Amino acid sequence: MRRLTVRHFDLDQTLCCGQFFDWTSEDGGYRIHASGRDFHAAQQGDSLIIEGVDEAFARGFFALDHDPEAMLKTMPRDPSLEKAFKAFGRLRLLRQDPWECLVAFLLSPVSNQPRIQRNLLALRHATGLEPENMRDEARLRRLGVGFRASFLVSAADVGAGKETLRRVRGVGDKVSDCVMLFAYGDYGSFPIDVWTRRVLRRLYGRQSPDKALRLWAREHFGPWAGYAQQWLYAWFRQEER
DNA sequence: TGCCAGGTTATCT
DNA sequence: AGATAACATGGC
Repeated sequence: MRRLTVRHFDLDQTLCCGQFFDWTSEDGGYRIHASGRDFHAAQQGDSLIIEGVDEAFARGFFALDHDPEAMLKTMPRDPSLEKAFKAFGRLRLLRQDPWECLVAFLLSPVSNQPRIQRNLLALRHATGLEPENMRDEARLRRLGVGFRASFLVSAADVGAGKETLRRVRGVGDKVSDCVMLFAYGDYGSFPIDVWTRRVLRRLYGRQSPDKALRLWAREHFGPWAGYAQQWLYAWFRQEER
C-alpha cells in the first residue's frame, strides 16, 4: 500500500467522466483493471492510496504530472469552459493501454456509459481481453454487446496499432480520436459525439459537419483541447440530466 | 409501446 | 459530398 500526495486531482471525477470503464466500486474506493494490472485506488483529501501497483505506474496512469490549471490558461476564456472546469477540472486524462482503450470504445457506439461498463466487464471476465479469445463472434454476442461483436473480432485481427487503427471495423473518426487521445497522448484531439456536438452548437454557436467541428475545436482550444473536451462533456452531460 | 443511447457502415442521390 | 437506414440490446 502506498500513499501519494496529489494536488488538483479528483479520483471520482477521473473515473466517472466517461474516459475509462474498467472499474468497480470497492471498499470506499475503486477496483481498477488497466494495462493488464489489477489494483485498488482510493482518495482521502490530498492522499491517493494505491494497492497492487507500484508508485511509478500510478503516477503515469493517473497522469499526476499533468497540471490542469496551467492547461486552462492556454485556452481562450469563456463562461462555459470556466463552469465546466469548476465542475470537473480536477479530473486527469488517464494514460490508457491502446488495446484496452480500443476495445472499450468499440463498445461505445449507440450505447451509454453504464452499458459500456457492463459490457466491458463481461467481456474481460469471458475473454481476459485476449485477442485470441475474441474471434468467435457468436460467443461475443452472447455477452450482450450486440452488433459490436463484429467490431471486436476485427480488432482482434488488426490490433490497436496507431497506424492501423482505422482499418479496424467500427473505428471511425470518433473512436479513433478517443484512442488517440486516451491512449496515444494526442492531447489536441477533440472527439465529436452527440454531447460534444451539442456543446459546440449550443455553447459555441458552431454547426457544421463533424469533420469540420473536430478541426475547429482542435484549433480553438489548442494543444490541450482533449482536456477541454472532457471537462465540457462531463459537465454538460450532468447539466442536461 | 416506442424512443434513445460517447457511431459506423452501406447505400442511396 | 451529403442524407438515411440498419445495426443488437437494454433502460425508461
